Amino acid sequence: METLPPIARKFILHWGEMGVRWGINRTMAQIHALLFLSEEPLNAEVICGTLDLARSNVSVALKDLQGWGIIKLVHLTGDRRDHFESMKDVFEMFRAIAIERKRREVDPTLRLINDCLDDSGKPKASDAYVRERLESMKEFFELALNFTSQVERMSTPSLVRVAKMGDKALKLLGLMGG
Amino acid sequence: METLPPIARKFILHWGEMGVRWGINRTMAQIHALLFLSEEPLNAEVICGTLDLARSNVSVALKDLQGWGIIKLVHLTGDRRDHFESMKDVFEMFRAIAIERKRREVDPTLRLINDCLDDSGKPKASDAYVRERLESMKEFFELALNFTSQVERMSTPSLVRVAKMGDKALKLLGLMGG
DNA sequence: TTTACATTTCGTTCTTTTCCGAAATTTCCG
DNA sequence: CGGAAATTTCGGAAAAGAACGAAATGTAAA
Repeated sequence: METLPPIARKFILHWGEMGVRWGINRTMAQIHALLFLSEEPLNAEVICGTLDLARSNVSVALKDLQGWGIIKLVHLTGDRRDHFESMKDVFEMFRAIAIERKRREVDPTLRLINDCLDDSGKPKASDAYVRERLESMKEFFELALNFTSQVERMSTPSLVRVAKMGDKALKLLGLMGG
Repeated sequence: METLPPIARKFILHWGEMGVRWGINRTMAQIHALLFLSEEPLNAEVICGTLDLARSNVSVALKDLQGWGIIKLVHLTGDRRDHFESMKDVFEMFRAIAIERKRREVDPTLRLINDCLDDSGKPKASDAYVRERLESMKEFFELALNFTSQVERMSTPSLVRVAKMGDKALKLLGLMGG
């Protein structure tokens, strides 16, 4: 950590805290930040050394980060050790995270809501309100899901273009959607 | 908990787990789910009883949920105790959460990135790549921030309309944005 | 103002999660 | 194959976070 430029150190620490707030652990987020800021792929040894973590811990975190699809394993010629590099396009990176969170959390939630709604085979009167709330949540998730699946299909440059249009885009759609 | 319809119990439990995954604690998320599914506002006492939690714990969670702007305190005539009800419009609810997360996490991150970029007063050669990465992240966050601030200004019904257009909306914009 | 009820604060305990390090396994070069 | 290097697994220690409950504070009706 002391070997890093202060500017990098500061960011890595902050990124770690953000990780915690989003249900990712500190270590994983820090490793990700380190790789993101690193020009060359790093091996596990270097990561332990820099961030002062146990080797095993780093190993697990790297696996996990690969599962999120935001870092990938690369082999450097003449070096037996695995090296890792982060996605560098920030836009792509957040898109990958979003897709993965959808898969891990939104999809199961929608399934559960459907289960709840099916399950109550004999619709008791007391359930009426609960069912109504769940229906409305289901509707929301389905809409969101449908929308994001469209977004996934778009290329990053198109999305950036839309985002840059900002209010112009939304106004346009707001008017035409009527 | 045993007093609840099974359908509600199931959802509350799941919502609690989702909370954990998103950096919200289980208790808070469960209380939120309970209020969301409840037709009438509930008081703290009832919440403890139903979810089997300590009174103090519930008190803190309720404060916290109010801070997120997704539940609010209401007074029932003839009852001295505070009662709480959840926002019921799911769309509005997630919008409130998004706005709050932006305020708590995205804004500070952007500030930190700016700090990093300013701080390194004497731009050392070794910082060059790090600065470049931070710049690109800054660009992304600014774009996202700008976009969401536009979204915040839109009415919920307009947003729903846009979302329902799905790919049609995006295609339209994708074509026009060129 | 008193008093009874309601809420919050705060230090402690308990649970969960993270992290470590030794041992086992895998990989791949000779 | 044999063996050195690298990685992963796994049980337990350490740290962090959540939840408790007693005491303090606040509140509003009498």
